[in-house]
Amino acid sequence: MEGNSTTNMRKTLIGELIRGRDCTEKLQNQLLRGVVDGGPESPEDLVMKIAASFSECLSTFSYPVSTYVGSACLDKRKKKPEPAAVKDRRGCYKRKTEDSRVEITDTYEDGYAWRKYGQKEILHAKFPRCYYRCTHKDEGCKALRQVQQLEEYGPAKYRITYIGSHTCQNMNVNTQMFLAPEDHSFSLINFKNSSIKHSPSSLSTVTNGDTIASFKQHHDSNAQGGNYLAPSSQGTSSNYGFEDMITNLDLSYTDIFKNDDLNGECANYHASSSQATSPNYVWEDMVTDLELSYDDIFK
DNA sequence: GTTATTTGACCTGG
DNA sequence: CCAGGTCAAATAAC
Repeated sequence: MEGNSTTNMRKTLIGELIRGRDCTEKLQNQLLRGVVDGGPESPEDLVMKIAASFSECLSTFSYPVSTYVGSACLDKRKKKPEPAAVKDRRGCYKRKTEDSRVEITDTYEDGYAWRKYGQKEILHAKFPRCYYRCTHKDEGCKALRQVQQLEEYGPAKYRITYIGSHTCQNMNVNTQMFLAPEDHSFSLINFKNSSIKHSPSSLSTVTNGDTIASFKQHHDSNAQGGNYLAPSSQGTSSNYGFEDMITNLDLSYTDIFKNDDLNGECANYHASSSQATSPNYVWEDMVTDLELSYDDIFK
Protein backbone atom coordinates (compact mmCIF):
# COMPACT_ATOMS: atom_id res chain seq x y z
CA MET A 1 0.00 0.00 0.00
CA GLU A 2 1.08 3.53 -0.73
CA GLY A 3 0.57 4.75 2.81
CA ASN A 4 2.57 1.93 4.32
CA SER A 5 5.50 2.42 2.02
CA THR A 6 5.56 6.13 2.75
CA THR A 7 5.43 5.44 6.46
CA ASN A 8 8.22 2.92 6.18
CA MET A 9 10.29 5.37 4.21
CA ARG A 10 9.82 8.00 6.87
CA LYS A 11 10.73 5.52 9.59
CA THR A 12 13.89 4.58 7.79
CA LEU A 13 14.77 8.17 7.07
CA ILE A 14 14.23 9.40 10.59
CA GLY A 15 15.98 6.42 12.09
CA GLU A 16 19.02 7.03 9.94
CA LEU A 17 19.04 10.74 10.66
CA ILE A 18 18.93 10.15 14.39
CA ARG A 19 21.66 7.56 14.14
CA GLY A 20 23.83 9.91 12.14
CA ARG A 21 23.24 12.78 14.48
CA ASP A 22 24.09 10.66 17.51
CA CYS A 23 27.30 9.56 15.87
CA THR A 24 28.14 13.14 15.00
CA GLU A 25 27.60 14.29 18.57
CA LYS A 26 29.77 11.47 19.89
CA LEU A 27 32.48 12.28 17.42
CA GLN A 28 32.35 15.91 18.34
CA ASN A 29 32.57 15.05 22.04
CA GLN A 30 35.55 12.81 21.39
CA LEU A 31 37.29 15.57 19.51
CA LEU A 32 36.55 18.12 22.17
CA ARG A 33 38.01 15.76 24.76
CA GLY A 34 40.97 15.13 22.52
CA VAL A 35 40.24 11.45 22.07
CA VAL A 36 41.81 10.46 18.80
CA ASP A 37 42.86 6.88 19.32
CA GLY A 38 40.81 3.82 18.60
CA GLY A 39 38.45 2.03 20.89
CA PRO A 40 34.94 0.70 20.83
CA GLU A 41 33.77 4.01 19.39
CA SER A 42 36.78 5.21 17.54
CA PRO A 43 36.53 8.32 15.37
CA GLU A 44 36.97 6.13 12.33
CA ASP A 45 33.98 4.01 13.29
CA LEU A 46 31.86 7.03 13.96
CA VAL A 47 32.80 8.61 10.67
CA MET A 48 31.86 5.46 8.85
CA LYS A 49 28.50 5.45 10.52
CA ILE A 50 27.86 9.05 9.65
CA ALA A 51 28.76 8.46 6.04
CA ALA A 52 26.52 5.41 5.96
CA SER A 53 23.72 7.40 7.50
CA PHE A 54 23.88 10.01 4.79
CA SER A 55 23.99 7.40 2.09
CA GLU A 56 21.07 5.57 3.60
CA CYS A 57 18.99 8.71 3.74
CA LEU A 58 19.71 9.54 0.15
CA SER A 59 18.93 6.03 -0.93
CA THR A 60 15.61 6.28 0.88
CA PHE A 61 14.72 8.93 -1.64
CA SER A 62 15.74 6.55 -4.39
CA TYR A 63 18.76 8.61 -5.31
CA PRO A 64 21.23 6.55 -7.27
CA VAL A 65 23.98 7.19 -4.78
CA SER A 66 27.39 6.11 -5.95
CA THR A 67 25.80 3.73 -8.36
CA TYR A 68 28.49 1.92 -10.16
CA VAL A 69 27.55 1.93 -13.76
CA GLY A 70 30.68 0.06 -14.58
CA SER A 71 31.80 -1.31 -17.83
CA ALA A 72 28.84 -3.65 -18.11
CA CYS A 73 26.50 -0.82 -18.90
CA LEU A 74 28.87 1.43 -20.72
CA ASP A 75 30.18 -1.29 -22.92
CA LYS A 76 26.83 -1.82 -24.54
CA ARG A 77 28.25 0.52 -27.12
CA LYS A 78 30.61 -2.00 -28.49
CA LYS A 79 33.89 -0.53 -29.50
CA LYS A 80 35.87 -1.38 -32.51
CA PRO A 81 39.53 -1.97 -31.85
CA GLU A 82 41.24 1.35 -32.16
CA PRO A 83 44.21 1.75 -34.46
CA ALA A 84 47.19 3.17 -32.60
CA ALA A 85 47.49 6.07 -35.00
CA VAL A 86 43.92 7.12 -34.27
CA LYS A 87 44.22 7.23 -30.50
CA ASP A 88 45.31 10.83 -30.14
CA ARG A 89 42.67 12.21 -32.40
CA ARG A 90 40.14 14.73 -31.17
CA GLY A 91 36.98 13.39 -29.66
CA CYS A 92 38.49 10.01 -29.22
CA TYR A 93 36.25 7.92 -26.96
CA LYS A 94 38.48 6.34 -24.38
CA ARG A 95 36.26 6.76 -21.35
CA LYS A 96 33.76 4.07 -22.16
CA THR A 97 36.04 1.28 -21.16
CA GLU A 98 36.79 2.78 -17.78
CA ASP A 99 34.91 2.38 -14.55
CA SER A 100 32.32 5.04 -14.02
CA ARG A 101 29.93 5.92 -11.33
CA VAL A 102 27.05 8.31 -11.17
CA GLU A 103 25.98 10.42 -8.24
CA ILE A 104 23.13 12.82 -7.80
CA THR A 105 23.95 15.47 -5.26
CA ASP A 106 22.96 18.98 -4.36
CA THR A 107 26.48 20.22 -4.83
CA TYR A 108 29.11 19.48 -7.38
CA GLU A 109 31.92 20.24 -5.00
CA ASP A 110 33.73 17.14 -3.94
CA GLY A 111 37.02 18.44 -2.65
CA TYR A 112 38.97 17.54 -5.74
CA ALA A 113 40.49 20.10 -8.00
CA TRP A 114 39.03 19.84 -11.49
CA ARG A 115 39.77 21.70 -14.64
CA LYS A 116 36.97 22.35 -17.05
CA TYR A 117 37.75 21.35 -20.58
CA GLY A 118 34.41 21.52 -22.29
CA GLN A 119 30.74 22.25 -22.14
CA LYS A 120 27.98 20.91 -24.31
CA GLU A 121 24.32 21.53 -24.80
CA ILE A 122 22.56 18.21 -24.38
CA LEU A 123 19.41 17.31 -26.19
CA HIS A 124 16.30 17.62 -24.03
CA ALA A 125 18.37 18.88 -21.15
CA LYS A 126 17.68 22.28 -19.75
CA PHE A 127 21.24 22.85 -18.69
CA PRO A 128 24.51 22.28 -20.47
CA ARG A 129 26.77 19.43 -19.45
CA CYS A 130 30.19 20.45 -18.23
CA TYR A 131 33.27 18.34 -18.66
CA TYR A 132 36.12 18.33 -16.19
CA ARG A 133 39.41 16.56 -15.90
CA CYS A 134 41.70 16.34 -12.93
CA THR A 135 44.04 19.31 -12.70
CA HIS A 136 46.87 16.82 -12.26
CA LYS A 137 46.37 15.36 -15.71
CA ASP A 138 49.95 16.23 -16.50
CA GLU A 139 50.98 13.93 -13.65
CA GLY A 140 49.17 11.13 -15.36
CA CYS A 141 45.88 11.29 -13.49
CA LYS A 142 43.09 10.30 -15.84
CA ALA A 143 40.11 11.06 -13.65
CA LEU A 144 37.25 12.76 -15.47
CA ARG A 145 34.01 14.18 -14.30
CA GLN A 146 30.84 15.32 -16.02
CA VAL A 147 28.42 17.62 -14.27
CA GLN A 148 24.85 18.04 -15.41
CA GLN A 149 22.46 20.21 -13.52
CA LEU A 150 19.08 18.60 -13.07
CA GLU A 151 15.71 20.10 -12.43
CA GLU A 152 13.60 17.13 -11.59
CA TYR A 153 14.80 17.00 -8.00
CA GLY A 154 14.24 20.64 -7.20
CA PRO A 155 16.73 23.44 -7.07
CA ALA A 156 20.39 22.85 -7.70
CA LYS A 157 20.64 19.11 -8.09
CA TYR A 158 23.51 17.78 -10.08
CA ARG A 159 24.15 14.50 -11.77
CA ILE A 160 27.86 13.95 -11.51
CA THR A 161 29.48 11.22 -13.52
CA TYR A 162 32.94 10.21 -12.43
CA ILE A 163 35.01 8.39 -15.00
CA GLY A 164 38.15 6.68 -13.88
CA SER A 165 39.76 7.23 -10.53
CA HIS A 166 42.43 9.57 -9.31
CA THR A 167 45.96 8.31 -9.52
CA CYS A 168 47.38 11.60 -8.36
CA GLN A 169 47.70 13.05 -4.87
CA ASN A 170 44.78 15.32 -5.58
CA MET A 171 43.19 13.88 -2.50
CA ASN A 172 39.74 14.73 -1.28
CA VAL A 173 40.21 16.98 1.71
CA ASN A 174 37.63 15.08 3.69
CA THR A 175 39.17 11.79 2.81
CA GLN A 176 42.58 12.92 3.86
CA MET A 177 41.40 13.87 7.25
CA PHE A 178 40.28 10.36 8.05
CA LEU A 179 43.39 8.60 7.00
CA ALA A 180 45.13 7.20 10.01
CA PRO A 181 48.67 8.50 9.55
CA GLU A 182 50.19 5.38 10.96
CA ASP A 183 48.04 3.01 9.00
CA HIS A 184 47.70 3.73 5.31
CA SER A 185 45.63 0.64 4.79
CA PHE A 186 42.74 2.33 6.51
CA SER A 187 39.78 2.56 4.20
CA LEU A 188 39.14 5.81 2.45
CA ILE A 189 35.96 7.53 3.35
CA ASN A 190 34.44 10.38 1.53
CA PHE A 191 31.40 12.50 1.92
CA LYS A 192 30.59 12.86 -1.69
CA ASN A 193 27.11 11.57 -1.03
CA SER A 194 26.44 13.82 1.87
CA SER A 195 24.44 16.96 1.86
CA ILE A 196 27.23 18.99 3.36
CA LYS A 197 27.80 22.23 1.62
CA HIS A 198 31.14 23.66 2.50
CA SER A 199 30.20 26.95 0.98
CA PRO A 200 26.43 27.15 0.78
CA SER A 201 26.46 30.80 -0.10
CA SER A 202 28.31 30.08 -3.29
CA LEU A 203 25.49 27.82 -4.41
CA SER A 204 22.56 29.75 -3.18
CA THR A 205 22.20 31.77 -6.32
CA VAL A 206 21.61 28.74 -8.45
CA THR A 207 17.92 28.19 -8.60
CA ASN A 208 15.67 26.18 -10.73
CA GLY A 209 14.54 29.25 -12.57
CA ASP A 210 17.99 30.40 -13.45
CA THR A 211 18.94 30.79 -17.04
CA ILE A 212 21.61 28.75 -18.64
CA ALA A 213 23.73 31.85 -18.73
CA SER A 214 23.55 32.38 -15.01
CA PHE A 215 24.11 28.71 -14.39
CA LYS A 216 27.11 28.90 -16.62
CA GLN A 217 28.45 31.91 -14.87
CA HIS A 218 27.95 30.45 -11.46
CA HIS A 219 28.98 26.99 -12.38
CA ASP A 220 32.07 28.06 -14.18
CA SER A 221 33.16 30.43 -11.51
CA ASN A 222 32.89 27.63 -9.03
CA ALA A 223 34.58 25.19 -11.24
CA GLN A 224 37.63 27.27 -10.94
CA GLY A 225 37.25 29.57 -7.99
CA GLY A 226 34.93 27.66 -5.74
CA ASN A 227 36.25 24.20 -6.26
CA TYR A 228 39.77 25.33 -6.06
CA LEU A 229 39.11 27.14 -2.88
CA ALA A 230 37.65 24.12 -1.22
CA PRO A 231 40.84 22.11 -1.02
CA SER A 232 43.21 24.99 -0.86
CA SER A 233 41.56 27.30 1.61
CA GLN A 234 39.67 24.80 3.71
CA GLY A 235 41.45 21.54 3.40
CA THR A 236 44.92 22.81 3.94
CA SER A 237 44.03 25.70 6.16
CA SER A 238 44.73 25.23 9.80
CA ASN A 239 41.54 27.17 10.39
CA TYR A 240 39.40 24.52 8.80
CA GLY A 241 39.99 21.32 10.61
CA PHE A 242 38.36 18.19 11.78
CA GLU A 243 36.37 19.98 14.43
CA ASP A 244 34.92 22.46 11.97
CA MET A 245 33.78 19.74 9.69
CA ILE A 246 32.15 17.81 12.49
CA THR A 247 30.44 20.99 13.62
CA ASN A 248 29.11 21.41 10.12
CA LEU A 249 27.80 17.88 10.21
CA ASP A 250 26.13 18.47 13.52
CA LEU A 251 24.55 21.65 12.23
CA SER A 252 23.33 19.81 9.17
CA TYR A 253 21.53 17.30 11.30
CA THR A 254 20.21 20.02 13.58
CA ASP A 255 18.82 21.85 10.59
CA ILE A 256 17.11 18.73 9.40
CA PHE A 257 15.52 18.12 12.76
CA LYS A 258 14.26 21.69 12.91
CA ASN A 259 11.67 20.53 10.45
CA ASP A 260 8.49 20.33 12.48
CA ASP A 261 7.23 17.42 10.53
CA LEU A 262 10.22 15.33 11.44
CA ASN A 263 10.65 16.78 14.87
CA GLY A 264 7.30 15.48 15.98
CA GLU A 265 8.30 11.96 15.20
CA CYS A 266 11.77 12.13 16.68
CA ALA A 267 10.61 11.24 20.15
CA ASN A 268 9.10 8.04 18.88
CA TYR A 269 12.41 7.00 17.48
CA HIS A 270 14.54 7.48 20.52
CA ALA A 271 13.85 3.91 21.43
CA SER A 272 15.49 2.68 18.28
CA SER A 273 18.23 5.27 18.37
CA SER A 274 19.04 4.31 21.93
CA GLN A 275 20.25 1.06 20.46
CA ALA A 276 23.15 3.06 19.11
CA THR A 277 23.90 4.65 22.45
CA SER A 278 23.58 1.49 24.48
CA PRO A 279 26.91 0.16 25.70
CA ASN A 280 25.65 -3.33 24.96
CA TYR A 281 25.36 -2.58 21.32
CA VAL A 282 28.43 -3.72 19.44
CA TRP A 283 29.58 -1.03 17.08
CA GLU A 284 31.11 -3.42 14.67
CA ASP A 285 27.75 -5.12 14.32
CA MET A 286 26.15 -1.82 13.62
CA VAL A 287 28.62 -1.01 10.90
CA THR A 288 28.17 -4.44 9.46
CA ASP A 289 24.42 -3.96 9.46
CA LEU A 290 24.76 -0.65 7.70
CA GLU A 291 27.14 -2.07 5.14
CA LEU A 292 24.82 -4.99 4.52
CA SER A 293 21.94 -2.61 3.96
CA TYR A 294 24.08 -0.61 1.62
CA ASP A 295 25.14 -3.69 -0.26
CA ASP A 296 21.56 -4.87 -0.57
CA ILE A 297 20.53 -1.63 -2.14
CA PHE A 298 23.34 -1.25 -4.61
CA LYS A 299 24.15 -4.84 -5.51
C1' DG B 1 53.51 35.70 -17.72
C1' DT B 2 50.88 31.92 -16.13
C1' DT B 3 46.87 29.42 -15.58
C1' DA B 4 42.04 28.49 -16.22
C1' DT B 5 37.78 29.04 -19.02
C1' DT B 6 35.15 29.59 -23.21
C1' DT B 7 33.58 27.95 -27.36
C1' DG B 8 33.53 26.40 -32.11
C1' DA B 9 35.53 22.71 -34.56
C1' DC B 10 36.54 18.12 -34.81
C1' DC B 11 35.87 13.25 -33.96
C1' DT B 12 33.45 8.81 -32.73
C1' DG B 13 29.80 5.52 -32.20
C1' DG B 14 25.16 4.44 -32.98
C1' DC C 1 23.44 12.04 -39.98
C1' DC C 2 23.16 13.13 -35.19
C1' DA C 3 24.33 13.48 -30.36
C1' DG C 4 27.77 13.65 -27.31
C1' DG C 5 32.79 13.89 -25.90
C1' DT C 6 37.23 16.18 -26.60
C1' DC C 7 40.56 19.42 -28.47
C1' DA C 8 42.78 23.67 -28.76
C1' DA C 9 42.99 28.63 -30.03
C1' DA C 10 41.29 32.70 -28.15
C1' DT C 11 40.20 35.01 -24.18
C1' DA C 12 39.90 36.20 -19.30
C1' DA C 13 41.54 36.35 -14.71
C1' DC C 14 45.10 36.72 -11.49
